[in-house]
Parts: sequence; C-alpha cells; structure tokens
Amino acid sequence: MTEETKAESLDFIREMVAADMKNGTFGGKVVTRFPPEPNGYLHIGHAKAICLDYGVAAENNGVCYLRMDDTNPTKEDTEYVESIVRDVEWLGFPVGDRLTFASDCFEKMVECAEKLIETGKAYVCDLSAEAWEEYRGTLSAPGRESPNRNRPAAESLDLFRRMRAGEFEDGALVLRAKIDMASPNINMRDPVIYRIRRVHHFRHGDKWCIYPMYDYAHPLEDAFEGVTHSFCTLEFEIHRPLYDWVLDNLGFAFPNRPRQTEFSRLNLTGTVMSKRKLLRLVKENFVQGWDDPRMPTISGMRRRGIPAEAIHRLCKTVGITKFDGVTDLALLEFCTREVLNRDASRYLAVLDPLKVVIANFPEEGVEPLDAVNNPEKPEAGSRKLPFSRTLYIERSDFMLEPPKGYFRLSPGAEVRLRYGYFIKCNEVVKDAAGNVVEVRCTFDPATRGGAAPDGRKVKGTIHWVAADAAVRAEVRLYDRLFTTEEPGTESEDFVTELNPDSLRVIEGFVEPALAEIPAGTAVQFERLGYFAADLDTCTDRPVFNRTVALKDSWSKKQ
RNA sequence: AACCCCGUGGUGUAACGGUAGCACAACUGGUUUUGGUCCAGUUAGUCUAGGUUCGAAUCCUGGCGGGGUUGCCA
Repeated sequence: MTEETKAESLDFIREMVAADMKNGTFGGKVVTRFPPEPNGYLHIGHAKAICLDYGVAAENNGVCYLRMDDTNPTKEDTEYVESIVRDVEWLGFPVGDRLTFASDCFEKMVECAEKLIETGKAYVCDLSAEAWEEYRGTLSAPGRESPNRNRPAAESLDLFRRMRAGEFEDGALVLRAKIDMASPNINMRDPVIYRIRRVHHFRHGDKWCIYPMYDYAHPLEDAFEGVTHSFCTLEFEIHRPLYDWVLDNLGFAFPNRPRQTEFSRLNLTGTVMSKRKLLRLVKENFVQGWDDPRMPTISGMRRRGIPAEAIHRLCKTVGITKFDGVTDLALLEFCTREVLNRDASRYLAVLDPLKVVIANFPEEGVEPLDAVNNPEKPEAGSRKLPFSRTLYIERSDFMLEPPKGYFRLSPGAEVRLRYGYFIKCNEVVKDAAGNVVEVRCTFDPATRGGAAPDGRKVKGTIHWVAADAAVRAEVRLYDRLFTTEEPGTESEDFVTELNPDSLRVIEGFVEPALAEIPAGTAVQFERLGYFAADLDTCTDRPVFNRTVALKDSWSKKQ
C-alpha cells in the first residue's frame, strides 16, 4: 500500500453500512431510497440526502429508488413529481424505472393494518382531534387511554373496512396503533395510523378516502421495496421507535427489515430551506418562481449557473454527521468557482460603460484580435475579438485621482487592454457637472496582443468591448435573498428579513461572440464573475445570470 | 417542564484510548496578459467540572450550551 491509496475516512453512515456488509445483516445487500413528498421543488438540502442515498447504494453495488411519498394528497401534485425527477437526473443520478410511489402500496398497507387490528395492536377510535388533545397528555405528563382502546378486534375491523368504504365523514374515526399512553415519547402514545380524508389524489383520483400516516406508511414502504438502510434527517429521530414498532409488530425481521438512521440536514447561511417558506416566497411573488436564481432550489441553482458538480463537491465537503450546524454559503461559492474556473470560457463584458477613444487608431475599420477562450483549458480553443477606435471600459477601471495601489487606468497611466494593446490616457472629457464622460488614449501598435517587444511592463490589464461591435445584454446580478445570516430564526415572519437588493438588472455590453450563446452555458466575464446564459423569452437580448462573483482582493481592501 | 439527539479554530469536517489534521473564511508574500487562477506562509480549536487510565477530543458521571418532539403534515 502506497501513501496515495490511504483510505479516506468514512462518515458514520458509511461505516455502519460497511459493518453491515461485513456482518451480513441484510444478506450482503444495500438498497436505499430518496423519498420526497411531491409538494414542492427540491432544494440544496435535498441534494445532501440524494448524494447520500444514491452514493451509498452505488458504493455498495446496491440500488436506490426515487420514491414519491404521496400519502397526503392535499398539497401534492404531478408538477412537483416532474420537477423532482428532472432535478435528480440533473444531479446525475439515474431514475428510470426506479421511480416508485408510496400510494401504489396502499392496498398492501391496508392489509397490514387489518393484521394489526386482528392481533390487537390497533383499534378504531372515535375521539375527535380536539378531544384527543386531552387524552394525549403533555410532554411532561402521561396520557390517558382512549375509551375505545379495548374495542373488540372484530368491531374495529368492521369499522375500519367501513371507513375505507366511505361510510363516515372526514375525521369521524381514525385507526390508532395500540402502544403506550404513558410513554415519554409522545409519538408512541397510540398514534393515528389512518385518517379519513376525501381528497383527490393526483395519481389515484378518488379511489381512496382513507390515507395512512407517515409514521405507519414509511417503514412499510421501505420494507415493501426491500430497502435495507433508510436515511432521514434528525427530526425523525424521535419517530424511530414507532418505525421499529410497525415493522416488529408485522413480523419483519432481519435481513428483510429496514433500519432507519438519521443525519443532520444541510443549512446554508443567508437563506431558508423549508418547503413551506420557499412555497410562500413563490406564492406571494417575492421571487419569480421555484427556479428563480436566488432560490436555494436545485432548479434555481441550475438556472443560476451552479454546476451539478459543485453541488456534489459541497455535499462531500460538509459530510454526513449528526451535528446540526450552518454551512457558510462561501463554501458553495468556493465549490462553484472551483468547477467553473476549470470549465468556463472567458469573455469580455462591460457592465457600467465608460467611453474610450483611441486617438491614433483609424476612424474606420475593425481589427480582429485573437482571444484565448480558457487559459486553464487550451483545448477550449480561441476566438476572434473585434477592436476599434471607440471602446467601452468598465467605469470602475478609470480613476481621475487613483489611490496608492490602484493600477488600472488614470491620467498619464498606461495599461493593457486584455488581448489588445497597451494604451495610455492623455485626456479626460467631462460634462457640465464635472463627471468623466470620455477618456482619450493613444495605443502602442507594437503591443498588439498585449505584449511589449521592448519588455516594458504594465501592472494593470483591463477588459473592454468595441463600441460598434458590442452586443447589448441584460445582466442580472443576484445577492443573497435575506439580509440576515439565519433568516426566520428571530421572527416567524421571515419575509421581513428579505433583502430588497437581491436582484439588480443591468444593461451591459458583451462581446459579439456571445450574441447567440445557448441557454445554460457557463462563462466567465473576466474580473466580473461567472455567468450563465439564460433563456428568457420576454427579452430579445441575451440574458446572463451572475452565478458568483470572482474573488476580488482589490475592492475588499478598499 | 419531560424525553431523545448533538457540542473539535469564525464555518464545515477528520482523528475510533497514543503527534489534534484537512477544507472554507480571514490575513501576509510570490507568480501572472483576468486585482481571477496557481504557489508559499500566518492567525485560530477539543463547552465545563470531576472520574477511569501510563496516556482521554475519544470511555463514565454531573453541569452548561444548542437542536428536536406536544399534526388526523412529511
């Protein structure tokens, strides 16, 4: 064994799976599942679970199902199913025929429920939801037994079948597991496992009027699919005894008994992650949709230009633990820059133009210059870049009175135009208010391409576009959605913490090569950041979403 | 308040009774036709009090701090 082959450390889940494989707990198999409820779009937090579920399966030659946990049709919809499949596939995981629906198992779940009733483990209860509050007890006081608790099995079975047949009003009866009303874990105090709810199901229409509760349905879904390792987030930790109770009382035993393991969800600074809150941002038009580039959704990040690989890298870096922390958004930005620095072609763009006239350059004509597409990736080739007498440069790349350490353009200073020539500023034109509106320069023809044959150096290299050839583009700059690091922690009314400047739309100039760039393409505008071409049918101009700004040590110093 | 889970630099994560390491962030410096990249370096950590042990981030007990649970949501 050489040093390079030194094993990477495993997270606690992968260690557990490795031990299971070694001990043959599940007969040497690994089956996992990613089980979203189709009531919203997937976000970056789900990506962590997806990477874990699919990752552990793949590492052990197992399979992973994408299961729609559609046991409560009130908020579920096919739109969400479709978006979830799209997002999982975009992340690079196969779905295909491994797409399943919990609701397809409803018949088997009813059979199991009847078995629980027959063995005295479940009973039909007529206590209203309000009445139950009193019976349930509190966190510190035990509950009381329902008067229906000892209803004969035959009677419960009959009532349960009539519940299913639609003989009762919504909420009139429920089926409860008979466990322990004195348990310190409230989930074990005779939890509801079936309720009557006449709601149209997006997949089964009005076939069902009883729906199973999560705590009862989930372990069965896992068991029916042959899942071995059922990973979920920390808030389900306290539900695990019930998960186990369902399986134990229906006779599931290893190696055919799934096991639940919890890990901490992903939190990112400056955003919210709960579907309820994200839904509100969409419904109340605080953002333009689930795929708004400011959203922490997978689709939003895709549109923002964040590559799937960056999300993988983030998930790998944050790892899997039970510590409930908050990951700095800077880590996602780092992962994004890392991938984009390698892959994105470089282009020139000017967002806040200042006119530059090259006095000694011919009035007419355009000179095509060679520009390398990506210095990190020679195989990306090069392109032609038009140069002319009138140019635009970034307003911030010129200063009348430059502070110490500023090495861009200023009166008397010489800088390099990227891929172009050295230019020197000779004259400044101001308007009546004293604002600089034009800079007059001379260029050195010997420095074509950006190198001086006499070996003289310039410290600054600035970007530019030829005024006549440049293309108008809409550039969208995004900032964090919220002003606070952890929005919503202080007040439930988290929308009061929304950042009013989270979207800035700018009319800028880009070089002509970008006129017809395909949507989704990631590019770097030198010195400005990474951008993703957007397909926005509301505008006839190319649109760019800024994925992430470049690191900028100069402006940070100021 | 009862029960469960979790506490390692500012942040995220390693070390599985034997040298506290990595990454991000921050800060220096070097290279550079992007103030990007790349390279080198600096700052900074085991919540706390006991106990077990030759030896504790790791095991035990108490305290403190954080999170979760009182849906006929998932």
